[in-house]
Amino acid sequence: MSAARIAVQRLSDTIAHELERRILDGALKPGDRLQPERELAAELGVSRPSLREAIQKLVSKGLLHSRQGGGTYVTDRLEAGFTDPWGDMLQKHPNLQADLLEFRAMLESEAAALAAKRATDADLERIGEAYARVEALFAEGPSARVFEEQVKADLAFHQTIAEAAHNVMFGHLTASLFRVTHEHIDLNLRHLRRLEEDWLRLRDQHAAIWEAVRSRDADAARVAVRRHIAFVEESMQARAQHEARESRTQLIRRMEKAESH
Amino acid sequence: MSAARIAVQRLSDTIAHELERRILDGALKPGDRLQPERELAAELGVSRPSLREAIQKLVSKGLLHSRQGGGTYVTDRLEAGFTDPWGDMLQKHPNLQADLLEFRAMLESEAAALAAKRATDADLERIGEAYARVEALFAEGPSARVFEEQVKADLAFHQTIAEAAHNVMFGHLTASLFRVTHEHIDLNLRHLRRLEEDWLRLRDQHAAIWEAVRSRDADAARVAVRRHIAFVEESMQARAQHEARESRTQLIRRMEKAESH
DNA sequence: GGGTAGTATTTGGTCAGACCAATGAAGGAG
DNA sequence: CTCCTTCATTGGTCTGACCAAATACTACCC
Repeated sequence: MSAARIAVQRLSDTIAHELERRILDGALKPGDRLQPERELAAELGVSRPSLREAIQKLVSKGLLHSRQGGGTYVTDRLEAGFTDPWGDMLQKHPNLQADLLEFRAMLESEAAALAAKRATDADLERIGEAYARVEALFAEGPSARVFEEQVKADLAFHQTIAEAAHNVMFGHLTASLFRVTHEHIDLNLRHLRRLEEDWLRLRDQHAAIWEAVRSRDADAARVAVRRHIAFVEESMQARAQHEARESRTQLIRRMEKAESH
Repeated sequence: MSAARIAVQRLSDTIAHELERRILDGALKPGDRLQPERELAAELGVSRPSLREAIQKLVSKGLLHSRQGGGTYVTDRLEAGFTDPWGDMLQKHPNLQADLLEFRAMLESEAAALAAKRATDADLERIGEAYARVEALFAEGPSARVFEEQVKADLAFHQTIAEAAHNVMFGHLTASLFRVTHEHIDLNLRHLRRLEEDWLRLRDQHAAIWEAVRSRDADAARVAVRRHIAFVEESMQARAQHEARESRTQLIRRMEKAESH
């Protein structure tokens, strides 16, 4: 079935590999500008389309970026890490974000309910500590200085609750969803920074969740989390309206144009 | 300042975005074959090189793969990112099965509830067909002759409902869990084969689920699925008692055998 | 009639050359 | 000297062609 899978390699893959090698070897340093496409294609002995396919692969990986008329450059912050497929899919497809939030609403509310039932004293202590950290950081208000820490503390709080559900599925799924959603939550919290009122509501919601779990009230925990995520969803929709619509219009125009032929 | 940063979007990015959308929307399902490049390019009103750049981006992301002369296909392990880590752990640690069932109870009951609310007429038709297939096969009773088909039909029924929830998370997760659990469900159904009474109950449960979804009763659907899975869990525990000794015996034999070398 | 080898078609892979559009530096006007 | 125009540079896109692998089809042979 998958016997001859290794066989041929696409030329664009070979080129992309070669460019990656040059970057990793230091021949191309972050911030450096690549040779013009025509020139580089000639040097590698390949056609420009093939070279371009390779470049686009690396662009989508985040290793290169190019400006029309300007040139192609090696990304200057390589340490930013790889962008995983799900990650940027989330940024570009708003309906996926909605799906994910809906899923999280179910996952985390149920996890909180289970945690309320099953948490050991040690679990409650951990959750309490996580909550205290969140509360302490959020008490400083929308401050850019501690923003990154606020996000981390927020995630850690939810994660700790999920782990107290004592079901590995909940723990692992929550963790992997957080990994995917991280920068996304980041954006959202950043958006909330300026709105003092929303900020206070967030703190109330955290407090309600913690209180419900601590008093072992499963139903209250479920409701509190659902309310929290509903609020997040609401604020996200508000932000979405602000953001300009994707220029998918461009594609539509082309499709119409194609149809008119 | 940050206004002109976004500037224009590369055409290949727009195309890649459109293809991703089709995949997420379900217009292109995992395993599906894309139209030929020339044809697709014409439909989108773009040139083949531009389309190719987009395809190569998605290939490098692992969303597509293409074989020269064969065609371009949507990768069928979209959800691998979530499943991979604990995929084989589940097989090694059977005690995690309880966790998985608990998770499935939540996932599928919620999916059924959403499906009851959101299913289109086409969805209901698909679910109805899936149910009819299940019912027809189960009507033959515990017969080894059609056993494998019964398992498949059963899974397809649940999967169809999950997809009718119109949330990619539910669809993908359900599919990936089924893949992990397949041989497990297989074992369980096989165990139920002999017990005529249990077999009838299974049919009743399927009927209840289908009826709840068809009548768009979200709460009833949720309850029906939870009851179904609770029943499965119950029967699994019964089976576990039977097989625990047996497998332990086999393991001990192996250990003795190994020691004797 | 059925299976098989050989051919034809489909389809992704690659190439060449051209034109467009954004960029940015050189050169001219004030 | 500053600002604006101009134009070569360079990425972005298109057309059309040919190659190679996979597949579909046909005709031949048993």
